[in-house]
Amino acid sequence: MLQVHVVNNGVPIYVQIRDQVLRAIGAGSVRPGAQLPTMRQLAVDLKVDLNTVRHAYDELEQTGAIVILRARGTYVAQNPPRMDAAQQSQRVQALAEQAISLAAAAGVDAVDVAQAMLQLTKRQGARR
Amino acid sequence: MLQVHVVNNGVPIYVQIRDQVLRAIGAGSVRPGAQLPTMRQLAVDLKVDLNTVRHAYDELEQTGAIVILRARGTYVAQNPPRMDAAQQSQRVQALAEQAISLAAAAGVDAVDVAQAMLQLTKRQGARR
DNA sequence: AGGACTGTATGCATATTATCATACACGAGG
DNA sequence: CCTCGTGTATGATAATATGCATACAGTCCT
Repeated sequence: MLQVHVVNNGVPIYVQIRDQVLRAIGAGSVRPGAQLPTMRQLAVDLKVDLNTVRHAYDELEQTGAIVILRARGTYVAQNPPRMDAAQQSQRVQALAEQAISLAAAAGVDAVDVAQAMLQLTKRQGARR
Repeated sequence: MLQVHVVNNGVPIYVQIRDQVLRAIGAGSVRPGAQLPTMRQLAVDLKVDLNTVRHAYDELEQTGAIVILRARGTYVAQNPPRMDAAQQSQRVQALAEQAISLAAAAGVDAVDVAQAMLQLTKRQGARR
């Protein structure tokens, strides 16, 4: 079950939706082929405009994370764009360094963050 | 050393600055009384408008996190609003989720990123 | 055929975000 | 006094985000 909620933080609503869906997909809590909430449904649930949800979904489709089928609904993409091994590990390294940098900037132990990431992915993976 | 990054994520720049400074203060990586980068300095560093930095600093002052002294600079407040343990772990959680989100956006397994982070920090020595 | 549910599209209004440019005001120190 | 480095302020402009209303168009089911 995809649980999205929005807050008035100054972060644009469509960004909150986009990132939460992205995170759910990346963590495996929604699987490829699974149907996402319809734009209207999500708009009603979040008390948000239809176009705002559309904005989020559009960006998700452009990154290949989801597939939008007219009149049928939106679904998690079957094969999220993958890279070859070299690019993959290079990307992993870059992301790891970026995350460490972010943690340092926040005055947080990167180890704690890494462990929290493992916990999160495990927890969300177990709920499938 | 306060290190602020801004990224073109859809998240407003002033929000990114505000939150990163807030986290740095709450985590104690910048201490009460310490001088923050001047608005102009930060604006130049981030290649961002002076008013944008001001927006971030203004909100920080309104929450009591920093003190702005005209013609003298900006400083971390003596008694900044403190984060309790719950908020602390919430911050770690938020960073972890952000990292997972980044990994998802890159089509990379978050677990791999977490492992890479642990490797990197181990190599650099424990950061606690 | 027709209804119900989907995504798609538009126009209008408003608020927010961000940049650029140009000042003014205050404090410290030479 | 003067200059330099601060924060403060304003106006113009553009892009973005959001909401509201109103449709249109394709798919599925009965």
